Order: sequence, then structure tokens, then C-alpha cells
Amino acid sequence: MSETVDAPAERSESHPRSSARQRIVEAATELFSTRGYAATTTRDIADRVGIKQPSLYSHFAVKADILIEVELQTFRPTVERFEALHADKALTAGDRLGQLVEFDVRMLCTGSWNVALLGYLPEVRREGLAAGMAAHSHELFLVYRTLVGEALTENGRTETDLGTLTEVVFSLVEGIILRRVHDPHLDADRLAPAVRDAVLAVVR
Amino acid sequence: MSETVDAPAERSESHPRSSARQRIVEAATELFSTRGYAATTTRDIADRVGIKQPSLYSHFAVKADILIEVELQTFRPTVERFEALHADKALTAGDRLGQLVEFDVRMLCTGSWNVALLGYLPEVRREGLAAGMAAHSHELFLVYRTLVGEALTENGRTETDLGTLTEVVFSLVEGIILRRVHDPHLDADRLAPAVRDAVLAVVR
DNA sequence: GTCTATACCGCGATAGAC
DNA sequence: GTCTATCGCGGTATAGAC
Repeated sequence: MSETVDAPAERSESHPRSSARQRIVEAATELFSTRGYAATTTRDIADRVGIKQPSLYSHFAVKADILIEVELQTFRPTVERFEALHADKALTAGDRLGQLVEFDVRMLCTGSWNVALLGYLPEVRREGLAAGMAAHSHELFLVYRTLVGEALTENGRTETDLGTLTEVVFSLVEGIILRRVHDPHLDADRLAPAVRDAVLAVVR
Repeated sequence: MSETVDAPAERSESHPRSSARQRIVEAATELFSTRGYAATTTRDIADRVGIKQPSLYSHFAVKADILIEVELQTFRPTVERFEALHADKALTAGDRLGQLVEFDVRMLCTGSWNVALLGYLPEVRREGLAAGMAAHSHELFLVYRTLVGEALTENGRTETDLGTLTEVVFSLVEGIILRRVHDPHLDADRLAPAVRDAVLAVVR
């Protein structure tokens, strides 16, 4: 569960001299995202890395462990960033909500692949492999609910059902994941402000 | 491609005396939605229907054809309904947009299973099996764009990027599909008006 | 740690009797 | 149209040499 990370800071950018384990994780990230988990074979991954299929098992005991590591490396940095944005009390709640939305949409638009979709794949959820992503998503939902609540009171709205409105805001942001399925090359600079403005209009 | 439907009107409700073919489609709808297409085996489907696996091939030539039929039966009625709502010129554009959103959210919330997710599964898209759903989605997008455009002029807004705003509205509605993955029992009566109000706030 | 060889299983689909 | 039997393939994972 808790894993020590000893790298200085800039590690996840994929050095040219990455370890074999790291290259496996990166190949799997692409393949799982574009083909799905069940439809990606261990041979696909090994081919992409340039090793033979059984060599994967020197680094991971079972296929599912590769997916777990993909999750960890994908969502760890974003969670940290969310916490920082959430805590910056120098801004109004509306500004913090807006910044969070913009950051979130940019993450969903600009990652190399549409990794966020992974947590919604039925085979991933059914095999209980989405625990990390579900936890991340739930934590993020709580942050959104806090900010939406603060923004509402800031705007003098006390009548609204906070839970439902947070669901709507969350739906608006996460919907970007599905948009990206239709168009893999979303323009973050165009969409992020538009979604931010939409969220702020909803809580106003 | 074009298939004659000779049933009177009420056929898709699954009679107790359904044909074997129809029971296959209904079992597959549930299994594909909850386990994914690749992860659902033809034996799974046959077991659910109460026949042996090879008997499926008396009704469908290949597994993919079952998915195609699931798509057809799922999306045909909704498209017809969309057309009707879109064409009702007795209402203002805002009202028509609101009604369309409410209807759409209710469809996404209340179907027996989260079928809409099917069109976003990587393995379905990669094998070119999402054509029907993609066409449905594109057609729906055009309807939304028209209504969003009319609502904007109705509200005196001419400055806005119509394409981007339509993407935002669409994202808001489709995001419900992902919400339902987290919570399969969404309350349509609570969410549909909330999403409608959010959309109307965004175009105001 | 990577390789070759292979075990073992479950998949989609076919053949042919009834 | 459904059954039993089975084929051929490709999946994950292991064994053991190097």
C-alpha cells in the first residue's frame, strides 16, 4: 500500500535510460488506454518494450500488477496538485473552484493518452482493479463539494442541494473524458476556460 | 443494414414469450454493459439465456453481430424521440433545449443498464463496432448545437463560440454516464432537472 | 534478468446427429 | 434450432538453461 519513492523530483518524465520496469509501465499505459485492459495482451506490452512476453514476469507477478502501477504513477501527482490548489486560502472560493476546474480539464485533455477512462472500464472495475482510481475520484469529489459549497455561500445561494449540484459540476468536468474518446486531440486552451466559465455560471 | 421491423409498436419491452434471438439480445445487453464486450464470453450469454454456447450461432453469425443488434435496439427509439422534441416549434429554444436535456438525462439514468457506456469502450471502438452509436452521438450533437445556438440568440448572446459551448453542454450531459458508473442507481427525478438548470445557466 | 520451450486453459466458431 | 463433440487459436503464466 505505502511505497517509498526515493527519486529526487523529476522522475516520471521517462528518461531515455529508464529501467525495463519503467518502460513496461509506460507501454502498458498507452496500450491499456487505447485498447482496454482485457483486450491488451502481455505480448502486446512486451513487443512494445522490445522484450519477450515471459520476461515481463521478472518485474510483475501478474498482469493486474502492471495496471496497479499504471494507476499509481498516473494519479499520484494530480492528487498532490489538487491538495495544493484546495488549500490556497488567499483566493476566493470561486477563484479556487475555477482554478481547480481549469487544472482538472487540462489534465484530462493533455495527458499523452486518455488514461482517466481506465477507471471506468467495466473489466477493470469488476476485477477490483480500480480501487486506487476510485479513491482518487472520491477524494476529488470531496474537494469539489467543499469548493462548490463555499462558492454558493459566497454568491448568497443557500437554497441549493449541495450534493446534487456537486454531482452536476463533477459530471461537467468528467464528461471531458468522453469528449476525448470522440476527439483524442482536444484543445485544452480552448476547453479549460470554457468549462471553468460554465462551472462558475452554474454556481452563480 | 436496413432491417424490416414488423412488430406493431410495443415490442422492445421483452415479452415473457420472447423469441430466443430476443432473449439473447437482452442477456447480451446486460452482460456487455456490466462486464464489457471483450470480457463477456459467448458462454456467459448462452448460460444466461439457458441454451448451450454453440446454439447462439443459429441466430448470429459472429459475436460482433450480437453487439450490433444491441446497439440497434437501444438507440433506435431514443433517436426518434430526439427528432420529435427538436421539431416542436411551439416552444422557445430554451424550453426545447431544457426538455431535450431532461429527456436525455432520464434516458441515461433509468435504462436497465448503463448501455451508453458501451460506445466508449476501447475494444468496441477499435473493432469498428461503435459506428451505430457514433452516428447516433453525432446526430445528437448537431441537434444540441442547433438548440444551443438558438437559445444563445434568444438570450442576446452573439459573442460566444458555438462549437465550444456545445461541447461543454454535451460534456455536461454525457458526464452522467460516468456518474452512473460510480453509482448505478442515480435518481433521475433529482438529476434531470438539476442538469437542465445547469445547461440553461450556461447558455444564459 | 532475459531467453526458449511449453503447460494449461478458455475463447470463438464449426461439424454433424437429432 | 438445439444439442454434443471438437477444432484451432491465442491467452496468462511457469520451468529451466544461460
